[in-house]
Amino acid sequence: MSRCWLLKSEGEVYSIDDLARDGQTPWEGVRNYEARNLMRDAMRPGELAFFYHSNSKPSGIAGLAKIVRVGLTDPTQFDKKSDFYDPTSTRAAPRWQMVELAFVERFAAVVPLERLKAEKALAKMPLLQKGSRLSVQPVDPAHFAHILKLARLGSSP
DNA sequence: GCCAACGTTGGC
DNA sequence: GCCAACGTTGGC
Repeated sequence: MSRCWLLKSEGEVYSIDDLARDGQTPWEGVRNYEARNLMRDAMRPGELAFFYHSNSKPSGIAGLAKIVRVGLTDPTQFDKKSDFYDPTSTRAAPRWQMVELAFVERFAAVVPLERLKAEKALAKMPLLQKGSRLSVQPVDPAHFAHILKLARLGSSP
């Protein structure tokens, strides 16, 4: 089954513009088991993901990315100099995986979190639930289509 | 910068 | 297995 996703990144750390520049990027540094399990067990190459800027002005959905590879070992878990270093992980049984992302589209304007919250049709999105922090989330296809429409509206004069 | 909400750790 | 303490996330 093909699913849709939402991936969070702090806009000041790695933004959709960075992804546009790089073309592709390893999605390293995920250190949450639920997020890891979703990437490991449910993500497939070719699936699309919204690229969400957190801690930004405004926070919101900034564009689209595509999953191009899955099941990669995140090398930063073994790198003592990395913020993502995990001394409890071993090369024999690596704990953290990552996927490879490709740039697809930068929306003309970020679809702000506030705008998403104002849409009744999106009320059940995990992203919009109080206390939701998961950095890798599945997106319902109907929600996905609705948000794409918002992004296109925002781009018309 | 604040702080509420959450996940993880570790003592017991 | 419980739960308090701690660290992190992320909106505001």
